[in-house]
Amino acid sequence: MVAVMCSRTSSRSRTGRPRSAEADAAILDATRAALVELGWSKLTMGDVATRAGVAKTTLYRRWASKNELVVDAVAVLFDELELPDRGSLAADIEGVVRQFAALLERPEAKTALMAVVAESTRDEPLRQRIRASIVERQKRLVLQGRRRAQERGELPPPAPDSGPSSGTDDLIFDVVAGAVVHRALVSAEPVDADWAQRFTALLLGGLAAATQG
Amino acid sequence: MVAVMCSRTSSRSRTGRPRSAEADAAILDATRAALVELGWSKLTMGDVATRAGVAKTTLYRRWASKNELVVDAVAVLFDELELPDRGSLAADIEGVVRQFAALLERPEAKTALMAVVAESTRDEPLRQRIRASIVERQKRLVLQGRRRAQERGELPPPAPDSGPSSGTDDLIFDVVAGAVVHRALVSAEPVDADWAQRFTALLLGGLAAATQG
DNA sequence: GCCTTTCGCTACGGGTCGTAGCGTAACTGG
DNA sequence: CCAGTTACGCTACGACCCGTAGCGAAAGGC
Repeated sequence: MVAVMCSRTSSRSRTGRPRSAEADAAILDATRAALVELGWSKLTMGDVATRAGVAKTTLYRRWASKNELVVDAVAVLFDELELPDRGSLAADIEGVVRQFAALLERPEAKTALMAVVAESTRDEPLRQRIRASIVERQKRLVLQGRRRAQERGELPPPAPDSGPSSGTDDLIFDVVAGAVVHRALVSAEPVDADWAQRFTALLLGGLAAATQG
Repeated sequence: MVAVMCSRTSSRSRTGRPRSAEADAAILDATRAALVELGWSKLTMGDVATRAGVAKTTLYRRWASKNELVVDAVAVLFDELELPDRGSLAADIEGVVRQFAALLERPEAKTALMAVVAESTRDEPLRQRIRASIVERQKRLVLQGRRRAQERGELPPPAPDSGPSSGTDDLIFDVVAGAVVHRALVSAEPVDADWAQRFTALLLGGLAAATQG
């Protein structure tokens, strides 16, 4: 899922020496370790190769640039994100906020996420890669939470002609993810229980007003 | 205000050749131009110096790193941000959202903002510089809008023992700025009139619920 | 065993970094 | 007007990283 290598499944060669899966894992681990120690700007391809115990050329055979490598290395962190049923929409929102905040406290995620997004403003393929590997993974939580709230009756049922996603889902996603990221990285203040509660109250109030009005 | 050089006003030397103010302006202009053409990652100090018509050493005499230079170059863009009285809290919010979005459409702001924030996660002095030059400038709009809404009676008056800023102001700020940035840079979809209206409705609903509940 | 592909390794030209050193220009105080 | 001080443009430099090429060896499929 994470590695976007199409070697095995697609029409790639079935003969010759196969690529080492251990090398992949070692490289991604080394990338995260280097991000923790050095941060984005001082991370070099040669250093990652040395840490992973592979040759620099091996690295370039799989990832064309530092950007793509770091996206793949950080994407696995987002696999941890889940949305256990906490019984109410409020609890679900608060849970996902705190979970996302905990992820952003990890130095490798902190330094890498903003950097690759910055790069993606001038690199459309990279933006697609980020969207597929990271953003869509988060967005699913919003859809899941909304569906669950509708089953509970906390939100009105979906319009019959609406697809699986809607503009409102996009709005909620940008508000939740954006607010948490901004709080954690720009304001650089903790996303603690108090903040999560107040944010959830604000968002729930907005949702209630929207469904009633 | 933008340039944080303490040469003139403070206890800096009053003798010797003064620093060229024209050079400052030329360097910051060249930095923005280079950001537009090259983006953050391909911007080099030598290139900026050549564009500005100054020596590279002159650049290093004033800014220790690319990070600080870019922060100062981009900070002036935020001087444009204003909050004209549009008659209602809803219109004020919608206005500031669209104004901030217009700023983020400029390629030099787009590529630079996320990059310096990413760097600031491992560089506390840089974070302070960003806060002073950029973040505080935005936050003032929130305080001003809140005060104006209270004068209109759209929001309850401030508690007598509260200072000029509160935790709620911080929350609103993170929600507004975070949502707009996330929409524009991560989701990479336009912050058009429709989105601004829907976002404003959501936020206003949350505020109303908070003041009533 | 033969073919294909990956691997580790070395080496390379090209580019950027940040600094040092020099002579010159600009401004100040005596 | 002149000495002192600081900024400036210019050149040169070692250090580092980039991304690639070329090699022989290793690891699989047929």
